[in-house]
Amino acid sequence: MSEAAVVEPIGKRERTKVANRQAILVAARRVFAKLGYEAATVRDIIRGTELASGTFYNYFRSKEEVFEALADDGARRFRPILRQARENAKSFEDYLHSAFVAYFRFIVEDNQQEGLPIDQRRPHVRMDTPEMSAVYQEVRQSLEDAIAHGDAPRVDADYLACACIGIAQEVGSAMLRRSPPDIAAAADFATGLILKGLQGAPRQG
Amino acid sequence: MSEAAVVEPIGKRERTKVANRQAILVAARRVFAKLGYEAATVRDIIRGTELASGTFYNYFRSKEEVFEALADDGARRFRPILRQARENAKSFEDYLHSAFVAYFRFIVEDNQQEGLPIDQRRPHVRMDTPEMSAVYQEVRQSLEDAIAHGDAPRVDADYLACACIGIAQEVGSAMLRRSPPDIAAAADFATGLILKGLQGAPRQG
Amino acid sequence: MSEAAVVEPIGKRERTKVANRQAILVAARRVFAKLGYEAATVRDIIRGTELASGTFYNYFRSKEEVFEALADDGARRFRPILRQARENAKSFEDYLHSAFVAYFRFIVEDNQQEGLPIDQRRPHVRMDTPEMSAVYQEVRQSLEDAIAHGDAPRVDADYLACACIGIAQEVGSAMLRRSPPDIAAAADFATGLILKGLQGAPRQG
Amino acid sequence: MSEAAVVEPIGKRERTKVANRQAILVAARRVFAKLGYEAATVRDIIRGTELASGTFYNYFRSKEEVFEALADDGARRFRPILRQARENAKSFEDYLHSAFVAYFRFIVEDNQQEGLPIDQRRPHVRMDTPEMSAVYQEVRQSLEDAIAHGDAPRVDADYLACACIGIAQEVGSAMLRRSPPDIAAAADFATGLILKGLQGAPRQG
DNA sequence: CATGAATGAGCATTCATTCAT
DNA sequence: CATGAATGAATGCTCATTCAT
Repeated sequence: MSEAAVVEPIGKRERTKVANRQAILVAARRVFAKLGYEAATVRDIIRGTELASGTFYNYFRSKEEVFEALADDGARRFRPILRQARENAKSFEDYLHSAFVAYFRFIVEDNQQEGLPIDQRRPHVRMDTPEMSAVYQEVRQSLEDAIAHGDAPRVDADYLACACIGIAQEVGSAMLRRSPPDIAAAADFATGLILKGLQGAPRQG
Repeated sequence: MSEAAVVEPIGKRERTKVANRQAILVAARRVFAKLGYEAATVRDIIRGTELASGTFYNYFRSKEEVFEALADDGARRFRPILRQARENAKSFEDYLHSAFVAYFRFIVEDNQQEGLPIDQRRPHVRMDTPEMSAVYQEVRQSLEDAIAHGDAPRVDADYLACACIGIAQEVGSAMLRRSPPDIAAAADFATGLILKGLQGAPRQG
Repeated sequence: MSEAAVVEPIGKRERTKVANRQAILVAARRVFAKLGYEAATVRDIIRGTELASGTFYNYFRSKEEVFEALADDGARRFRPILRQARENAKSFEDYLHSAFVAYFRFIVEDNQQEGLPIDQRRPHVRMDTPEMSAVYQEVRQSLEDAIAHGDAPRVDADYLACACIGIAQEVGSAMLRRSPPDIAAAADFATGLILKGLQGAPRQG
Repeated sequence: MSEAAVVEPIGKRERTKVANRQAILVAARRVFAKLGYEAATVRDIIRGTELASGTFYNYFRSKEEVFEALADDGARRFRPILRQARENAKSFEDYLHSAFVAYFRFIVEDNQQEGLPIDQRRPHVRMDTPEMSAVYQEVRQSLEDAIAHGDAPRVDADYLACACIGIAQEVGSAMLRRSPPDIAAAADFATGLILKGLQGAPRQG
């Protein structure tokens, strides 16, 4: 057994359970990004791996389940970033800005990875990514803290968190359409808008 | 017989043609709302009517085409409302508020129509509805006018219009989740946020 | 009524029964030639006329029935030619030659009419045209006459008639592939082959 | 268990794969013969097997592809026979006769296999079978050789090969209509006709 | 008779999922 | 556990045919 391991250590691309699961997740992320969640099929995902079709079902029961795993993964990667931003932030403004920068950076990176052919003809669809949920949770939490500390007015925290998500998504999309995408400018805009409204949004120049 | 003619002036052919087309559109609207655009199938739509499968293709060539018809329809109903709001508005604030009210009223009505079971298991997807595009166009136009007239600061009109859409969508969704949905409150929140930011958002009470 | 006739004599393209039937037949001939019998649909045929779909069924019960009508028509046009050739012929050779010339002329004309795009990728299919059946009947009759009069050896008339058809079809097809198609040469070849075999086939050169 | 391995040396997977492919081919041959290539549907073919509809697509991508496989198969079986006939032939006449015998034997066998109900209502269609193409190629080659060696007059080789095909098909069909089919007689007729024309065709008796 | 919309059977094809190996 | 062939439900779409007008 140990000899076999020596003879064939990397021969089969590490068909360990962990590796297989990871391979599926990686392929799924790419496929979802390219085709969209609905259009993507389990077959598309396994075609993106070197595994056999049946193997998929040893790890996930359905496309939904991979998506959830992916979402957990995304949130797991994104939430710490957000939380750290909150901890390091000197002010609520500072925090908001950091959060937007983090999110915009995130989608820019995701976009660069994918080939991103994306069918332009079909109606534009947006999906609740796990990152978004993370933003929602974090922003809401921070806001409630800020309100409790008297650092922010007592607004409707749910509505505000939702508004942040909406702004992040739409302004983020618009940013991606420009080249090059200017993360800082977009984050400045979003932060300014939320904090001071139109008056606070940076002048265009 | 002549009375019958008065009661039913439209030839039966014509009548059913219009009615069928309408039935398809209604079913399609419901199906798209329930399953999302991608997941919806032509067969889902016709199942939502009493028509035979082939009949669908006497009216539309594909799912895309129904969607476009729906979009045209939605925009046709919504834009005039928005435009009138702009014309009647005494100020930019007034206009914005009217627009949000109009949109929120719109989605509340749409939501009451549908059975709205909405498949909760699948990831939540949002779609660029035609109403949204209308909002975008109108808001952007109004904003550019306001900037030109010196009534608004010279912000990035594209970003701002996008932000309005994002806010409308997300705050709208959140509002629908509450019962009863309070259109005025949501519109107040959105308008206040955009005009004065957090400071302008109405205090919660 | 007579006045109406004066007012609108050709207004509606002579929607007489005869004209409709003829329109269908004409369209069918074209469609069969372009798409082949199997690939052709009733809808293709009616699309080739100005009639409504239902009208087709006032004249024919199915695609098969149009084809038969077409066949009868073809035979009706072709048989007299053949028969006259037989009556005018000074010898059996003369007759055979005339018959081949008539058939080859026929298919050349038919081919010039059609746009003849004809899908080359799919397996080549030949169909028993009514002309072919006519040839068969006529040739067989003539041959039996010739045998009875002692002008031809007592061969198997069925086989010989079949052979004539086979030769006519295949040499005819080959002739059409050349440009320009040389009817006389093809007829010389076919006649010579049948009468004297290889020795009788015209030398090339 | 070890004995079973001897009895069934092929893994069951492999065995059923080959068997399924074969089953599809067999069914396809029958279906094409019964309905004609165009009229035949993929579903007709799978209905002729015990397989599920989807299984077809594990083996062939389309009806065309089965047909090609069938054609390759037919040609692969038939060409060697023809070639051997050519090599063994003492004369051109001898060769021709052998070729006809081979072809007629072929179609007799094929016909015995099929249930051969053949839908009589639809117009009779003939298809360029792969065997026919093989005949064409072989006959043409042989003829050109014979001409080159001075064993045959310098006729139009293309036309002659076509004529042979036509004769083989039509006389072959006629032969099948008789019972019992007399291969030798049909081959005699065809050979005689081609070599010496009417004079050379065997007298009927 | 002409019309053309409605009908539903039928077709090619894809897909998620199972299961024998 | 991995494999990948088999399965049959489901989908988009076309078509022959009917029938109310």
